Amino acid sequence: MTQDYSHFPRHLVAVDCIIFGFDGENLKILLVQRNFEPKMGEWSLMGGFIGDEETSDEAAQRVLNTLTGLENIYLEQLNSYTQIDREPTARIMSISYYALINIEKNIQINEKYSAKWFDLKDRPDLIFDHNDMVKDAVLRLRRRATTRPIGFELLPKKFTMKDLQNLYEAIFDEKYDKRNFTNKINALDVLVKTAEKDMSSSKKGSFLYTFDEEKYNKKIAEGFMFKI
Amino acid sequence: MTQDYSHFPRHLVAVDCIIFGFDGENLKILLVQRNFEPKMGEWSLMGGFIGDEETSDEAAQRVLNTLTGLENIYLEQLNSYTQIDREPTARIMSISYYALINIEKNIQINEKYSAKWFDLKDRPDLIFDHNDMVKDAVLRLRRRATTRPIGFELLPKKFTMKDLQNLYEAIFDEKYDKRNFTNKINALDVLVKTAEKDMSSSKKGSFLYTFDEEKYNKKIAEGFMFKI
DNA sequence: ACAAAAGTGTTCTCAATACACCCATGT
DNA sequence: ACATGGGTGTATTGAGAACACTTTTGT
Repeated sequence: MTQDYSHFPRHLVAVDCIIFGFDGENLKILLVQRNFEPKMGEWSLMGGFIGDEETSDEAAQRVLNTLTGLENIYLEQLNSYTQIDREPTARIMSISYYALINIEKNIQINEKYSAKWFDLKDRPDLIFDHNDMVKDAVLRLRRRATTRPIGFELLPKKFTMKDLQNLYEAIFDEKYDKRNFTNKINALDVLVKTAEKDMSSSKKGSFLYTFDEEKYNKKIAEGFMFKI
Repeated sequence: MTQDYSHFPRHLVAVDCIIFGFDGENLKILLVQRNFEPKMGEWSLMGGFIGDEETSDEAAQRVLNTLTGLENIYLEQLNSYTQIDREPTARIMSISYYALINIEKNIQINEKYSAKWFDLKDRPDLIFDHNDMVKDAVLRLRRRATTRPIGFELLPKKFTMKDLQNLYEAIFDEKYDKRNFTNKINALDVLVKTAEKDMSSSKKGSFLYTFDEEKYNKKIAEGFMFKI
């Protein structure tokens, strides 16, 4: 006897994306303004329903691509949210994803969605359980940032040590000692110091670094811990 | 205008439970033998579909209760698995949960499901993507075990220091030094040494401990890290 | 000359590790 | 008396944290 699925309940399942960016100073989040009821005009995460022919990962990539035009975004699945009344109009489950994108890439944000970057610490109240999703995503981001130098995805190709420190300070909402930070990063041995300097921030100028992708991937494969 | 959901696809969504136990020596997993096609007779995780009137958490509790008769089991949501062909007969999404249960509680395992405890390290091959689910669950269990003394759920009320060490060795698949382990556990200050001894393992007998639930909860609230 | 940010090393402290002997008891 | 597992403390090492002055250069 083979299972007959016809009378099992079926559900609407969406994905919602927590999109993080970094502007060199603060951690940012990309939010969209609802243009339909309910809660029209309020801010929310970008989301969409999972189709019959796509996985949740694919749906999240599609949703992000629709909004930003970017392909192959760094995405990680977070949690499922299945409260029955989490949306007022229908029972909709949602799988959340967090995305890391480099703000400097010239993103063509689709104007249809009235999207806007907010400082993570100064974001508006969101609809439904999206505030919870963001909180969970920040926790995951912090955890992830101790396992691998997340900066790869959030920083431009070339960046200063200060940028990197600012990023970690923004992620963990803490201040670090400049010397200890530099020492620890250098001990990791995944950065390459270029000959170039960024002259915009000071008279002296500060050296630009890039990630050594090969060393970086090797470290990850070996499983390293990156505690600041 | 309000959203009309009628032509969005709807999906079958299941929960699958990775049920861990501990017998004092080895980490165990409770598996069920399929009694329907496809893959009848093979071993799998216990699972079930999410109904219209329940959250995924509730569905997981229900599934576990059906199998073991236990209520209020320690459960934690893990991941969603949404590969389109993860089951051959229909597109079924699954949200995995891991459960920790104390094997000593006299569990009435529902015979309908031909369930059996296996050594985690010596378990049979599972159907579909259930092997992946178990692997992911073990990783999460390890992570969780560094955040809180998981033993609470997996050990009987009273246990010896050796039991606790065996548990951690089973979870991390490593051996620890007896003195260092004891020192570290005592430093945590969450155990109470009782006057009783377990005489079954040696002539001398070994003291039994219990968790100090109050101190334990206080520590968790303060957010402690428990690295062995 | 001075202001403003960049760059750089050492000391101290504490936690993690390694390690070996005596104890209590049933046989 | 001896065999078996239980129980205990110390010394060493290494990593993380605290900490301040010099350098460069545009104005």
